Amino acid sequence: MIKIIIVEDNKTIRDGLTVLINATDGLRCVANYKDCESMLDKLEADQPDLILMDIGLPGMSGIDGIKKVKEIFPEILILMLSVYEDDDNIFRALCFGACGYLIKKTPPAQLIEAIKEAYEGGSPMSSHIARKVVNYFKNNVKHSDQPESILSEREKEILTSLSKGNSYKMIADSIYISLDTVRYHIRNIYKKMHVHSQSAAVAKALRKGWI
Amino acid sequence: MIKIIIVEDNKTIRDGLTVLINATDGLRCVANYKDCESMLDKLEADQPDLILMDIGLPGMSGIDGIKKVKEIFPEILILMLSVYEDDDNIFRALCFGACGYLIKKTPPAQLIEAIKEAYEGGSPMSSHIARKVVNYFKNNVKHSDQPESILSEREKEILTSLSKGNSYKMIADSIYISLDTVRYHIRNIYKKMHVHSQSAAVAKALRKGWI
DNA sequence: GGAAAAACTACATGAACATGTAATTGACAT
DNA sequence: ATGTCAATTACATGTTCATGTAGTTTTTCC
Repeated sequence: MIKIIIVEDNKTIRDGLTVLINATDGLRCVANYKDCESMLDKLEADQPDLILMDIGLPGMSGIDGIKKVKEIFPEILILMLSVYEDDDNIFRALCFGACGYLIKKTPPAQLIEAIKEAYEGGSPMSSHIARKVVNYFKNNVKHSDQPESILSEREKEILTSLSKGNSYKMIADSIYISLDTVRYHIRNIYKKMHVHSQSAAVAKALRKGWI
Repeated sequence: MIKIIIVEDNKTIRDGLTVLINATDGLRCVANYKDCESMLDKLEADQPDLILMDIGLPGMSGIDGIKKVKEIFPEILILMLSVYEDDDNIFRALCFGACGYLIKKTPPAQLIEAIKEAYEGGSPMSSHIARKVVNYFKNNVKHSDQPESILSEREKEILTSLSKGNSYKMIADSIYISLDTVRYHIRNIYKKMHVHSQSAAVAKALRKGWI
């Protein structure tokens, strides 16, 4: 039995969802709330497995609600239910721990299916939302492929140490080489990366995911 | 009419997919290949809208196939079809431009549905795969929320400039302040960030997404 | 309108850095 | 075996940095 609570300000939708869930074998709506604050008050008593949460709520937003819930009970699954399909809400919800994102016009059968999928370790979302996530993903995740690091292990080691604020002398001592050898490596790093300062080298390497 | 080509080394699966697709209104399999190389040879002639591509292929892998196709015709949609559900293949495929990722046991009806969704701008994938993407996403995308930058605009400006390799003097000249003012700001940056070198400041700020 | 905060300027100094030149060593490949 | 290459060390020099101290000006907010 999957124990579910609903947070949704619209009474009609809230009641509809409650009925839908309770009409389904294996699902049970143990409570529903019209805002995050009252949901949080009762969270410990309710002990839900999953929360169906609206984003646009009076008072605390659904996004902030996710954060609060996850702080207290990180294992509770949260499925967002929203009329919005904008990138910002989707990414924020997922980043803060929502396990799926459904739009409100999702048909009842699919909604039930989504709840079950979430409970079994999936992240239900429409393929349009998935596309947004994938696009964001493509732009923001380091490729770690094509732009293979052109730096040697030694060079990466030294550059990493620099990025932690160590001086040449400290680096030399820490890896048992001379100060001049550190200088030698840094020269080569600069040459390879076409920079002339620590900061530029560290910044470039970090942005490319080399260190 | 969605024009589709199939790249799959197993003849049985290949033929099965071809029949399935051609039996569906609105879809048309214009060609099928048992490896990427022959597919690429004919790609220009075939002019497909979408490619159904296996990952484990003899010769060039499906992942490398995506790269090649996207280099030549970035607008062609690519749906990966794989027995594997490992993170690496999924992420690489999506990063290189696949628009969706299906596992081979996907039932025919859903596969057809997925093709249509992809064509309409979605990214079809199972909710389990979506979960993997979301998890990766959570770990790799900068939150840009809680750890609000403690640096002022001026300080961020200067730190950004430093990360590009500019010296104090160059920064001073570029934003029309004196060298000593640049020093003043950098002092404050160090104090706020608890560091004592440019590199450490740049590295920390980059990692926190402040610059 | 006056206090507080942020931004700016200045001078000083020891430490750290960027870069040129040059020689040695060990590993690996032809 | 011999040459290429990465890693190492060394010395030198002018530049830049990190930080202390100490003022002034501008912005902002009650």
